[in-house]
Amino acid sequence: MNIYDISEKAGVSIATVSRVLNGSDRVSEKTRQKVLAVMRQQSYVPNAFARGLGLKSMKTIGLLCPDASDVYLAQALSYLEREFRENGYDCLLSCTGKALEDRAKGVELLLGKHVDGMVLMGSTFVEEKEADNEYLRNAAKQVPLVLLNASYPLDNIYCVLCDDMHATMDATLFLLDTGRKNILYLYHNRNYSGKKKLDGYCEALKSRGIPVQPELIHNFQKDKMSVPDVRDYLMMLDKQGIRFDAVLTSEDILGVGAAKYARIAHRNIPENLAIIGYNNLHFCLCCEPELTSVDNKLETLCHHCVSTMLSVLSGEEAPRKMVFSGELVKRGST
Amino acid sequence: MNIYDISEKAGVSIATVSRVLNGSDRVSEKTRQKVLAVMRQQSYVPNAFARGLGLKSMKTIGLLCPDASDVYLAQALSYLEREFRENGYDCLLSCTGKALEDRAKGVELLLGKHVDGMVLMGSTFVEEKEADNEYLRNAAKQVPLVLLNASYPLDNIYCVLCDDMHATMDATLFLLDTGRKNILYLYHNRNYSGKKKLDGYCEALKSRGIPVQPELIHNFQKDKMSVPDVRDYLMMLDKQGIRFDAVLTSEDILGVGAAKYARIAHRNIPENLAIIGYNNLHFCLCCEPELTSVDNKLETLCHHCVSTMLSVLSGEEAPRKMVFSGELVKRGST
DNA sequence: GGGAAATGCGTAAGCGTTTACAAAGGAGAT
DNA sequence: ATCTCCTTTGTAAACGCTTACGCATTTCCC
Repeated sequence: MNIYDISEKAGVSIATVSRVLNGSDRVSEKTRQKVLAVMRQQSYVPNAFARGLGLKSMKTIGLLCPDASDVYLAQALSYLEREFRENGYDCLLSCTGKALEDRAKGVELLLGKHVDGMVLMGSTFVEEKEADNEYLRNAAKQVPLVLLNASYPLDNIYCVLCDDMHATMDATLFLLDTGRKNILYLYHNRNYSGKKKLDGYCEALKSRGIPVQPELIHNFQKDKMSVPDVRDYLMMLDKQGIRFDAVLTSEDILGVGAAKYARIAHRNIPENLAIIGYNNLHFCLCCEPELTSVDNKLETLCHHCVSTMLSVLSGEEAPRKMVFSGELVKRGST
Repeated sequence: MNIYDISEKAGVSIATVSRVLNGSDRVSEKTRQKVLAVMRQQSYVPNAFARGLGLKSMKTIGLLCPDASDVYLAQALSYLEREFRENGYDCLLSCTGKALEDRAKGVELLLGKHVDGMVLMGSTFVEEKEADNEYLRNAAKQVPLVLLNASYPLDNIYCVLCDDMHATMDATLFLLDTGRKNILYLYHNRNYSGKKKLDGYCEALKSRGIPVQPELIHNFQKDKMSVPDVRDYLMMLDKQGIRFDAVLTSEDILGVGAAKYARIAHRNIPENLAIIGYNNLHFCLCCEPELTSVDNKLETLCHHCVSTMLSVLSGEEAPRKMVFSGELVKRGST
């Protein structure tokens, strides 16, 4: 069932059918209705490949997501998809996985599908070694790229991010101001924003003349973070004799794990142990007491990813980098 | 940068380039290397549309997801994507939204993109009114469909689901067996599995000769479930004088909301109020006490969605319907 | 060394659309 | 009736790839 079948049954040429398909106004109302009727009756679906070959734009945005089962990223994905759709763009998702080559492959795959632009979700996409970013530079040559939560200085790459460094700094200072002395910093990713957060923690300590103690900085290395694993990890640190009166984390779920640790270690929250999460997801409200967390304004960030992309695609000027402030949402855990 | 450019620079014909692209063995090793070198050097990406036109299969599966920000569905999405990718298939995601027409549009969109098959995630896809399922029947004519968590009897539609009815029945019976008299049933979706769960609740009561009390069955209607909203909803029921000593829910997050309600209503869990969630997500472990929940074996279900799809696509016979048992995971909330 | 089979490669015909260009038809002005 | 102009429609050439078919070259076996 292709355009020829329809044109034949409707008694017109394929050009006319195509025009109806694309909403051209160079078709008489009568013809349009006739063609539409045939299409409906035959439940005709135009072939997207053939269209893609002819059209310059397929009104499609590629979404790169290192891990859709990550609640934060899934949320972002949902925001982006919805807003792009509301603006007439379809989204192509590629859940690449985190390994460099997987991401590079994901980007290429989307390029081959002729997306009009791509949003790279999560700072995983910017590598430490400049040589490893070649895939980014390549992609940027072909379509505009928007980086969510990461920064990379290049034409045709637009960055929308939260100032994770200062947000983490504020959270650390808040803990210090409320009398905490030994703040354990527990983080997961070593990516762009992961580093910024760690910087914020260190800067805050330095600004108060407190030495950074390496034994208080821990990278939870497991690929999947589960509450019991995090709990056990902290229990282990405790048994090793590492002393801390606060836990600052780079992800809410790490904070939840810390709360669980507190319970089995018989430490009261917040009197005996303060906890701060990051991202301000549902998790925070599940805990008892509820978790203080840094809200990094995901919805705002996503909104500006979309609007930036739309601006660039319509030829307008757009800021190459937009930075928003995070906000410390104080709850019972501090 | 297309296949002609590459063929020219490599000094071969486009047919040879194409053969290299498709891994044909009718190319000498020397030529292959030369072509590959040029491709790499030019960072050539074949045009997927043109390929799609020529090829019969693009090795692509369409994933339909009513809402990617739903933790359960996002998890499913991630499982499916990973396993399809491991088997050489790309995934196209369409987050349709829940409205019938949006879903129908999503299905058509994917059909037009010539997916080899589609997985419809979440029982939202089967409508009550048979007439409204026409889009399903249409799609099934063109490609194999796999329904996750729903059942629809039709050739070329394969169903993989958990026996939510009996799982809910078991949960209800467990509550009754531990002495609960008035079990509030709180649910969210009125879709296929939503109904099955409700049936399970009612059946359990009937099997013990206990009358079903309509005032104990509540549909939390808000599109987005947030912990505070659920908490307030239960508080409202409480104020209306509705008495219950257990809350059985169709989603974990409803259970979390119930736990929050218990706290502000000064009801002890589980002595004064038992709570059971559904899906056994991370949330359950965040609560204090931890939430008893029905594990509906999502990973298993997803695995069989993929293997069913792969079987069908390779022409093998596959069961039209696979039903797995849920499992009640007992924790501190009961 | 001759013929058959295998190998390596090129030519050209699709695949189902879009769209520039041309043509046809009708309305209005003269 | 003729001419112009506008609207509506059709024709045919892309778009970038796959692949059947055919030709040339090499390999193999008696």
